[in-house]
Amino acid sequence: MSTLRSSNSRTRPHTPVTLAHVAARAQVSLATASRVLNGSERTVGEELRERVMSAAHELRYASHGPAQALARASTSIVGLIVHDVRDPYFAAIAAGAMRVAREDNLMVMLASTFRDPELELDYLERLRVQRARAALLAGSGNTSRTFTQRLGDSARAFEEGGGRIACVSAHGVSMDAVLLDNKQGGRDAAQHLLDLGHRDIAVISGPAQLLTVRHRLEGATDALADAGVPLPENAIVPGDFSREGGRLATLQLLEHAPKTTAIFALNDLMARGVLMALESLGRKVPEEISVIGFDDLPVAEDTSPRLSTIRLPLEEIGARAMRMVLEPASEKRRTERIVGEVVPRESTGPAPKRRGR
Amino acid sequence: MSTLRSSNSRTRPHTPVTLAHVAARAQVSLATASRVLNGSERTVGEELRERVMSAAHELRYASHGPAQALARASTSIVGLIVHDVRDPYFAAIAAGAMRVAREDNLMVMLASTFRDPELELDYLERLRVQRARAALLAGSGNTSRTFTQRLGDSARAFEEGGGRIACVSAHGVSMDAVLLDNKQGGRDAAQHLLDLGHRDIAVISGPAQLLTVRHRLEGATDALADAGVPLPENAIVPGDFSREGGRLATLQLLEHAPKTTAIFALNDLMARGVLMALESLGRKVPEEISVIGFDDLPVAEDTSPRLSTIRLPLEEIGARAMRMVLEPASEKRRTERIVGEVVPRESTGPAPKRRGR
DNA sequence: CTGTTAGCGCTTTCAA
DNA sequence: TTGAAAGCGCTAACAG
Repeated sequence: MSTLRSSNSRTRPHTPVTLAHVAARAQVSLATASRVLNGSERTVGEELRERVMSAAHELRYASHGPAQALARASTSIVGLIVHDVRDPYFAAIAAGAMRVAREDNLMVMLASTFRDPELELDYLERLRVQRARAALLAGSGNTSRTFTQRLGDSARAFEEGGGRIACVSAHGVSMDAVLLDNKQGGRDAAQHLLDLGHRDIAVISGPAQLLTVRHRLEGATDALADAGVPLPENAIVPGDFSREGGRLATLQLLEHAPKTTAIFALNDLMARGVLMALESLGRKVPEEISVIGFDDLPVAEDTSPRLSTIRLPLEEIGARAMRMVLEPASEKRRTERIVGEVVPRESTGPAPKRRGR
Repeated sequence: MSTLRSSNSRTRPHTPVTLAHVAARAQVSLATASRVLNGSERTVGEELRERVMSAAHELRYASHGPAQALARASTSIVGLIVHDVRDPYFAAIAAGAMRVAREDNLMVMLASTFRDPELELDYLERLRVQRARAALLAGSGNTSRTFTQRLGDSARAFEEGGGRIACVSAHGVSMDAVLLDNKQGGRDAAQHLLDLGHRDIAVISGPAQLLTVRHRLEGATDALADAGVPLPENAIVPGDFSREGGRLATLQLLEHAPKTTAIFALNDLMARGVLMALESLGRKVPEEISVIGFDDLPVAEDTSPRLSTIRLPLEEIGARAMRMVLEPASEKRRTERIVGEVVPRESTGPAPKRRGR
């Protein structure tokens, strides 16, 4: 019987209770009800206030967000656009951003682009439609001229609509940003290897159109150049920023450059793949080959040997970016710079003695 | 100069373009403009349609979501409540759910509860305020009587408001659900160990108030009982469902039950911790001790030896749940059951010979 | 302190 | 096919 009753309630037409209902039951005006339930100021008498409260409670009243948004010309929604929630890098950034949003009583709309620029544009447009207070872009890095142009237009439109916008890491578009010093990180990673005496260094790179990739690679190149250590072209092998990509790239690398004693993988996921490839080849890490990654994701502690890497405080980055985008707009673009730090673990060690030559 | 101009535009008061502007510029009525821009039916003449389209485009018009929601009495928002986005288990479920939402042109509001029941209730309430079309609960499992009572009330209220609601894995509340057969999974895990000849089996358990934990444990207990293999009380050590929890629990376990030859960790994160503890103790896996986890998260492939585990198709689960909750309500509660499957990898092997006795 | 009322931007009858 | 107008639920002057 009770099953039946509850079944019925699920398909029965809904008669949502509105503020008017509450006001009526409490015998007060709409305005008064509004003031006690959603108004910030406490300008309502004790008695009426009580009446409204209990009426609302008895009716299980919940305010109508969209109506409030319309009347107030502002929502309590913020948007967050990432590459992929499953990627721990973005999950960490999202977690930090969401924490701040929660502190500010904001709901967050999360979207994944899978690095599709069209999707990024589309989601930004949808956030504009939703009148999100702010949008945080964390998933792009596409550098095509026409794309950054369009992204810039969309960002402008979003701001014209009253929303604030910012990004994590460079998007090739002028807006508030939390910038990661990927170049310095790349430099530090290479230097770490250099300091250990390595001279036959290789890089497992990522998708060339990602700014992040370019910067990390540049940093490494610079450090090597400064040290007078060559980085032959075939010692830079691109992967696709995934474990499997790192594995494949390593196999290919060692065919062409078997003397390699150290590998810098441009992120931890790929570094994990490097380790897998090395294990399958029977090459000892770090005795024969050292490996360093980038990001310091949880996976860096899950491998054995554990990964040396460049740590980025990702949650903090997400939180800072959200905080920044929630502040009122200022005259000039704001920028925060985050520098990573080397975390030496067991996957890097002294270069083996060079055999002959 | 251009910098200056763009700076100004950021702080200047906004004059959002509305449908009325578009209508005026196209010299048509509000109704007509509405019909061509947001109406489903194509009941507008070719010429007017064109005029409206180009006016909208020139003005960079974007419809006002909240206003539409108010007029239509329905939004294009769905809510997703998980435990923690950083947890790959929930990230996978979220990814599946978000994929389906995208197919249906819905935006998703994501919230993390960190297993705080109050937060779960709070977010559900906020989704009600936002008039989300549907809410998917994936993060709970709290079993306290008063909590499920309250959750039930909230769910009811959400539905009364016209929204649909469902959950992933049992929440102790009557609603549509995608149920994971954790009991069968626990049974299968234990059986796998039994089949390998193990008789001194231990379980690294999780927070006792989680239904998931109880079911996995029950399954294992049953399988062992059926096989006539004892599971002494001190062979069940609770951890906190994290890597560190698994590590600590293992250290404790081996102090009290040093003869253990196989460990069933109730999820992969903890299994990872088990492996770490074993390595620090110098116990060979699987030669001396076998380890099996649960969930088949990416980490299961990152350890060495790689983790044997019970695979749950998490993305598919998220997708199914979202699909279910997006369908129109039916008379009776819907339920889908998902059974995991054993994935044997290198962390489990034959039981070592028993020394004496 | 409380109530009246005019919108907020859009959809949707209802007529023309 | 098109337009006029009445709301949707709520907020925020404004008046008392």
